[in-house]
Amino acid sequence: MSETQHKPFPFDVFEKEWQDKWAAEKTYRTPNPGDADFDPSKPKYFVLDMFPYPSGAGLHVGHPEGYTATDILGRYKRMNGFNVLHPMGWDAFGLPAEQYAIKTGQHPRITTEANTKNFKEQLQRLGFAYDWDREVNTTDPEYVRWTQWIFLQLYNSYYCDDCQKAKPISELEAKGWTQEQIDDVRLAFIHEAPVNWSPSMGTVLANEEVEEWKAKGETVERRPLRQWMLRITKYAERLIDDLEPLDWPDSIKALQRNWIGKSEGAEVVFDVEGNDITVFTTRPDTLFGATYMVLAPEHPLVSEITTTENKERVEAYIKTCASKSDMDRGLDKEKTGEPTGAFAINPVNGEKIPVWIADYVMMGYGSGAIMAVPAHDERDFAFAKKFDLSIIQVVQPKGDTDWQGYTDHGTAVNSGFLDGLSTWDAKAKMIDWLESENKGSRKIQYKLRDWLFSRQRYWGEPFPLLWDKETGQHSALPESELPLLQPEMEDFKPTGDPRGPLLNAKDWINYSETCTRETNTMPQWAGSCWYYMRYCDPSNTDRFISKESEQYWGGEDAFVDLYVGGTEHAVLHLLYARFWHKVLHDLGHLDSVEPFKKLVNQGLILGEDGQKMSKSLGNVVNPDDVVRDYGADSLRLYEMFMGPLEQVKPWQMKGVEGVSRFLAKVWRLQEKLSTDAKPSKALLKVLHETIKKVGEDIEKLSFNTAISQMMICTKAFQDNEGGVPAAELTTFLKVLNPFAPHLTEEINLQLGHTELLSEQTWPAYDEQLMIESEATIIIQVNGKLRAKLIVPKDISKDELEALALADENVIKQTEGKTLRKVIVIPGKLVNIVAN
RNA sequence: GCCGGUGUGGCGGAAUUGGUAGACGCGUCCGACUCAAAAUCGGAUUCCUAUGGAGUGUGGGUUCGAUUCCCACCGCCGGUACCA
Repeated sequence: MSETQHKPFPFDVFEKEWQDKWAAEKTYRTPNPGDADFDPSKPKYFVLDMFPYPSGAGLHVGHPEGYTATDILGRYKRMNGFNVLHPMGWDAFGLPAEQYAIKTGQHPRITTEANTKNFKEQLQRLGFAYDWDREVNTTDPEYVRWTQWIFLQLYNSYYCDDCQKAKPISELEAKGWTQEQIDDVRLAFIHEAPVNWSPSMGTVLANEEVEEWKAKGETVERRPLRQWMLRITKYAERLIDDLEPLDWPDSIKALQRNWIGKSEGAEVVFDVEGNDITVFTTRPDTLFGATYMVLAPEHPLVSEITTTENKERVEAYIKTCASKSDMDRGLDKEKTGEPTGAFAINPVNGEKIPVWIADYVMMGYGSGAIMAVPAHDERDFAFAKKFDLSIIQVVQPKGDTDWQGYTDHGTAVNSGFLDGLSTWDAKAKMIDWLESENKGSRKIQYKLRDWLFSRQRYWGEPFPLLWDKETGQHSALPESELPLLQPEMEDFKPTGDPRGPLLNAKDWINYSETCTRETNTMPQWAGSCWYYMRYCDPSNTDRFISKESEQYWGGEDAFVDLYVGGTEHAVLHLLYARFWHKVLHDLGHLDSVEPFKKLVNQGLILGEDGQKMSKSLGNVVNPDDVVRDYGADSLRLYEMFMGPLEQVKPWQMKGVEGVSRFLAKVWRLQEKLSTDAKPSKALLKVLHETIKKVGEDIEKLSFNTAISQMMICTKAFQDNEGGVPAAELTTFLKVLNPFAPHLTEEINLQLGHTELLSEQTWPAYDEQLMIESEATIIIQVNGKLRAKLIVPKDISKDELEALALADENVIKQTEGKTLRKVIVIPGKLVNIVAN
């Protein structure tokens, strides 16, 4: 549609007017506990969108999908007497702004501010009922202050294994622990480990970022570096357990469980040339079948146990492995490895078994060492075949399955005291034996690793930490010195030094005679880990959230009532936020144990060609264009009408025209307005059905069916004899208001009402008006539809059966057949079985 | 491989506890209005060898009756992958 063309209703005029009015009058301001206009008798409803990264590209059509859904729900809840918190903010730290700054010399703060301004204008053009007074930006110094404060909470606590919660470090100091001992248990700690270092970008990358940047031509290598880590692994069990009561999609729960990766088994200690090497196994019942042992190439004892004859080859092998990332290791399934020349003693039978190193064993999982049971493990089997190692059966499969490479449960054989036991019992018995002999113990192992929390970037929160030049000891910056902002710098290009670009800010680094500052910065996740809480009390200068606000908005078990966003955050963001929330809970800063009670993932919107929208495919739909041509209400309505919120669905511009046509019909209802128009019974019936269905559908987030019902209702208005009755139209406008706020307010105003629709109560429906005196009964013969009867609603079963059997079509169909059975469901159907 | 999701007209999608398959919208076709067109309004629209028959990915099962419940497959989408 071109701009010169006739617009079916003047959205281009009134949408802007209403947006300006809402902004000027702060229509959607949400009062906080303590405010003069706060009403504590109202229940709260906190509905949250995943806040966007304000990229230079601006809003895409995926953003308004979730935002419209939460907006409709929020508006609906408000009309139903809830105190609704529906805020918006900016996840504004991030690599793109920094990369752009490096290229153009423009400071990332400038770029970020411009992008944020643009995003906000775009969102405001869509008429969302956000309380903009609560806007939050992760790069604001006042926000950074509390992100850093939370980091210090982690830094200053440890995980108490006995009470299963985080506790302050001060308790350990009181007990006389040494600095070194304390540093070993902090929830934020220093760790030297091989990480993904990108020389071309000058930063460390998370595992999941590696492929993405490599594809863009950046180089990435493995390199051992000293990094800040967060001890999320201590929370593994709770992160799994507390998932259970949450109202989240099963798929997301499964994804998180999978990511945490809990396995139950045992640790077994092997004697290797006088050293104790511990392995983890989920199958202690197969210990008699362990014919060799494998260490990860990075295992610390490799050099010690390797014999002189094998040294050269082993070292060469370690070198090749070091150059491969975990990802590359996975790609090459062909088994490789080298014997160390050393032997281990199998504790259960005293057998001498060879010790190998191979890259199919990872240092990062378990103890970096395994006992190999080639008969009953796929990988060990392949390895043993390739290197001609012995294979001993210790499990007898069920049925006549071949035991070689059989990995399932069965019966223990060739296993001494386990013989004849089921795998289940054999596991238990072996663990008992190991524990009694002091050669191992029951063990639960997780895939989850500690969180690599430091980045070598400029545009992120600096760590509020100091290093003593003399002792090399780190310590926390006093809280009074927060926020610690990055210094103004002209040049923050990567230096090649893994300490990051802040190293060049010489004055800034030098904190005092004796101390220098930490130069690493936090990852983008930091700000998004707790933003939902800041919305509740965005300008508090004493605390990240006041106790009062937390208790009103935060709820008892979980903080946010509904969280809507994309699946891309299914694991990391949601897991990290849950972790921080639990730490803050443990330390007594929060009542609730979980951040998000209900989670909904909106489905991706594809291009018209059914493919993912991308610049290169030229199938990107710009929401600004849609708003210009059809109006914000049409965009909102279309995105909700496309299909179920959670589903992946393709864009269809014709579909936008369809909903736009619907809104135009609603607009034209006022032309048919008539003071003496009376609503027909049919109109009243549909109207009340609509009130009921739309309300229920909004609660279920089933917006497409709600809209379809409103289309039916509009038709009923058009068909009402004598014109459109004003009172009923006003009721309908209230129902449509959460979906199309501009259009409905405008018509409402034209009807002469001065009160905003959005500030009124959701209409009640009258069941009486929906009841019909007659029912349409389906008449089936052998399950096939043969007739329909319109009968009084309260007709008896016998009468109905008689009527059905008397129907001429039924008689025709049953002619010459014997009547076997007649099923009568009153008010619904009659099925005649005959053959 | 494993985990999760999903499969319904030409298209997006509806369908309560098992009870009219295809609501609503798009597209298409026909008609009204118009000199004409757009817009608007009304009607039709699952398929077929059509007074009937078939039909919700495929094949079975339970049932008077299955898109819905059970079993076994197949396709597509997402996640994950040598995790011991």
